[in-house]
Amino acid sequence: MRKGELTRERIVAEAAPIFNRQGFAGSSMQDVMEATGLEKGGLYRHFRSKEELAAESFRYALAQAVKLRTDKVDRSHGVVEHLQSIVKRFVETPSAVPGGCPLMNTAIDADDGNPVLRALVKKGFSEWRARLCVVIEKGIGSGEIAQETQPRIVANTMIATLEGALMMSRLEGTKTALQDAQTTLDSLLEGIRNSVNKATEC
Amino acid sequence: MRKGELTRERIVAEAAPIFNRQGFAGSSMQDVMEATGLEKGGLYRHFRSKEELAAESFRYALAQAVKLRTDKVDRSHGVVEHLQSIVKRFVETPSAVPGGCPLMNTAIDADDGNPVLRALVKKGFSEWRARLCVVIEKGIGSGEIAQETQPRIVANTMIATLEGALMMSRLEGTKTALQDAQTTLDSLLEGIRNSVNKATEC
DNA sequence: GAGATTAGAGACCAGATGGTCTCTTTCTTC
DNA sequence: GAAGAAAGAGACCATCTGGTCTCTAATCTC
Repeated sequence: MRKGELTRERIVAEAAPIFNRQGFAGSSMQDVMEATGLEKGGLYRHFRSKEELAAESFRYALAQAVKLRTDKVDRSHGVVEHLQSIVKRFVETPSAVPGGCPLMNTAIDADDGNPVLRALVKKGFSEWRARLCVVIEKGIGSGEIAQETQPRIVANTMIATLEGALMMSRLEGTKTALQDAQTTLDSLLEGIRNSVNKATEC
Repeated sequence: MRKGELTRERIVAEAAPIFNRQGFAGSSMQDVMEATGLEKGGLYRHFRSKEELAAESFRYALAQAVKLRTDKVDRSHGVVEHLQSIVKRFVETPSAVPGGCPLMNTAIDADDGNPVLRALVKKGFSEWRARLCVVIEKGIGSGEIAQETQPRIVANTMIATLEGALMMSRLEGTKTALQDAQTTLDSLLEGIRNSVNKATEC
């Protein structure tokens, strides 16, 4: 690997927390220069514009976050437990790149303009939802999850609740909101379990 | 009322959507000048700094949002129905000030710096949660809601889910996420109802 | 190790930024 | 309608913005 490629990766890794914390407009190339120790010429050799650097930084931050949230999640028990593990992981693991969830940050940051970032975020959410839907559908197929369950509704609720709670937790400096979300989601997931008892007990 | 006060209010009302859409760093005094038709001197006569104007704009946007979400919400039936009406209102009513929920926008925008805005947002969420808790506690008191219900958990979940879903809906340009959140929250609220049937049927 | 290629430094640029200050115009009050 | 007060215009300022360009230094290839 050439030296330039290495530097490029280093810039992205060091710019990611800046953009994630301060947003696109709130971050300047000067900030990136200070973080990387490079001069302007050094940065613009690797990126055509601030926007390109921000997009790369977002891609990096998102990849890190996805990795951290999906790596070695416990799949050894049932599908419901698997989903609960996903929730647990989100609640307990601090974000890979400082500044909170890059998806939410960038969604809010780019929802008025910046079509490039916007498209990337949209894709990020779609993939997340799709990943969850696959798990839920697997559960329906195997009979572990009630047949009438609508995967998209469950997936959207999980994502919305976790993201909203993370925002509140970060703002308030407490884990309370995240833990409350976990409590609710855990029992919601318990509720879609296709228990034979449940079906016959009344 | 003197002319100056009127102008000040007009500036705030016209600056609010700018800050709400573009964030603090992403909005410039030039933007506000263009929106209001005033020159720089006209603006700075009423506000000591951009930060002061942003804070006032946030206060205004939040007040509008709260008003829109609490005004004439249906209280004529039970407490559970009242909570469901609150959810319904949030899902169906577009934000008073263009650009989405000022609480979430500003929470994300100001979570790294800007202590003034941060404090205002924190207060906004606390008050929202408190308002919901009052309703839930009333339901527990009247026997409409199960005694073991923890008001804070329910309130935090409602807020987190609605805010998260709004963010996704705005990003995707569809109401789906919001409607999915409503479906889930409605049955969650149904689930905390202290039904006599439910308590004895099994 | 020579020659070619790549990486980076940093001066430079035009335009935008938040903010100030003075002067004129418009209100308000009597 | 005159005098005093309030409101607004707009020139001005230092600083910062993203971005370019040239020149030197380091690295890669043979």
